[in-house]
Amino acid sequence: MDKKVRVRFAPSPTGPLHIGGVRTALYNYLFARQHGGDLIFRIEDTDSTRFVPGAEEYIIESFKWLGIQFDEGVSFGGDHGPYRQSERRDIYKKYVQVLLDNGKAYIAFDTPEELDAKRKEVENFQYDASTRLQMRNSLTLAPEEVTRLIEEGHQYVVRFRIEPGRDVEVDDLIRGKVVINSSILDDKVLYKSADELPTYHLANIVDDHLMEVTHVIRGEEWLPSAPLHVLLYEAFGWADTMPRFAHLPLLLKPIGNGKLSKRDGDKLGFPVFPLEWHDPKSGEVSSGYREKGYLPQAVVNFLALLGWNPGEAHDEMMTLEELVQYFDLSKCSKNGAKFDYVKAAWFNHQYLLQQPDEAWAPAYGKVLAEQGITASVSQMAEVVRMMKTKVIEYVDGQGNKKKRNISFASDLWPLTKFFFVAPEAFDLEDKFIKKNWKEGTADEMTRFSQRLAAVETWTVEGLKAEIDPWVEAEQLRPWNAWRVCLVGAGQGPDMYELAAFLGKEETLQRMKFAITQLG
RNA sequence: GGUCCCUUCGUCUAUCGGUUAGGACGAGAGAUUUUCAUUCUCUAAAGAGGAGUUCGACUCUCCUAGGGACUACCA
Repeated sequence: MDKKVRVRFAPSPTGPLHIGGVRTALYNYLFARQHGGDLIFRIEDTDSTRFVPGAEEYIIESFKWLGIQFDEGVSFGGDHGPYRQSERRDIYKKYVQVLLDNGKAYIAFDTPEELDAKRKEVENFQYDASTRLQMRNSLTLAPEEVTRLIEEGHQYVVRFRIEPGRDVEVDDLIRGKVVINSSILDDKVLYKSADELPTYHLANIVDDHLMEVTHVIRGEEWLPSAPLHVLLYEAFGWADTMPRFAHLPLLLKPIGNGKLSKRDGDKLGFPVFPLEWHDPKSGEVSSGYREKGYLPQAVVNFLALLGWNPGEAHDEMMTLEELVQYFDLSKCSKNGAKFDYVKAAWFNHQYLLQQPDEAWAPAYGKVLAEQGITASVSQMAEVVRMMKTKVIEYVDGQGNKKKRNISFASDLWPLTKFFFVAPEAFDLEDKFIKKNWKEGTADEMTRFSQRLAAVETWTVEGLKAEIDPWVEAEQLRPWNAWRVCLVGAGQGPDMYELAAFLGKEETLQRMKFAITQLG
């Protein structure tokens, strides 16, 4: 019979959640949902020195925003707690003792300073079977001496006693069989007396076992220590219930070599964190996807496709539900994925277009407010309707001018300013103005404005019904010049729509102003 | 340095021994257009290199090269 699938996402609260961590969590979520299993949220805070206040709350809020729901864990409840490792001291102590008792681990008194000195002295020094008998530990010291040192309050660590010369197999769901010889592993520190806490490796294995985790889905950076974890399961006698492993490929820099870092985001102008983060120590602010104007569905969709894709089963636009349906761990790619932030923007564009126009109002309203403009929701929805398919210019990482679709509500401002603010001056060097404002244009516009003044129903339909025949009869092509008057540049929506939005009075006023300015 | 992982268009990827090597982002061209666009259509663009195995290799094996990760009393 199959055990219920249980997976976990276990970050350490040392800062904001990196976007790569978000993807790891997402894959865990998809896997859990797909198998009707549980997703556990565990906090791995065994390094008291690296604790950052607010990080845990940040992580929880991030997942809330993204729509990734946990079934149990810190802040979610559950009967396998506590889920914060710093609250599980007694549990770890007990299991460390088990290893000590069955000879799989030993106590070592070498201080960090002594080890540093040793590493300087001996090149490639490793604390393992070949060296441990030269060190100060319970293997070399008399039992009374060990007891005495502990009683005198000397700090010590517990090390895992690794037997050399054995090929350790890890059966990875993504990579297949990975074999590492135990001789290259060092006697890892499992527990430190200084803060009475275990290190990652011990806590991880004990918790995964006690929490009945069935699948460990994590980043590739853990692959080298996976054999160590296998050995630990064996040492505890838990080999038969050991979880299956799946090591995900890493997220790489968009340009150049190496893994994705915060600096890349700063340089190229995209966030590497889900939410904006204010560092409590340095006061530094790191941008977040949410604040940048990304929709959570877009972030999820984009991230899911970095390292996995549904093949021919489905196109790339997928809701969370569809992702759950099509996701397949065994179809994850093995190689690292460069972070394509341009495609991320494209996804956002797609999801933005899917939204009803009113849904843009909160974000767009904020943008307008920054410019000192207030508009009603219906006005904003109108503008969005007319302008959301436009394109905006931007500067890419290499400093090249490029164009891309409107991907964020904030993109709208430079393109929609004229809806709310009349042109104040006209650039005579502007190609569009030059081309469309010539001798006689002013007279033409004057005539046109007189006709417009007589329009009875100032709506798109009304304008069309009255002006179209008139333009036809007069043999005029007033559109571009009219655009110059109302917009001041060669952009904007259909002229009737613009005029209807501005209203008769504003329209005529702008025309009058343009005529006097341009002559 | 050592160990392990990886290698298909610029990017993300499909292919699970037999295909004109497919799609998406990006790029280019054309059509449409009341400006800029959108949209639509089309185009260019790839199996790192070398040995094998096989009737046949992008797919399996090995070597080389390149990339990545790990190598803490951090996770």
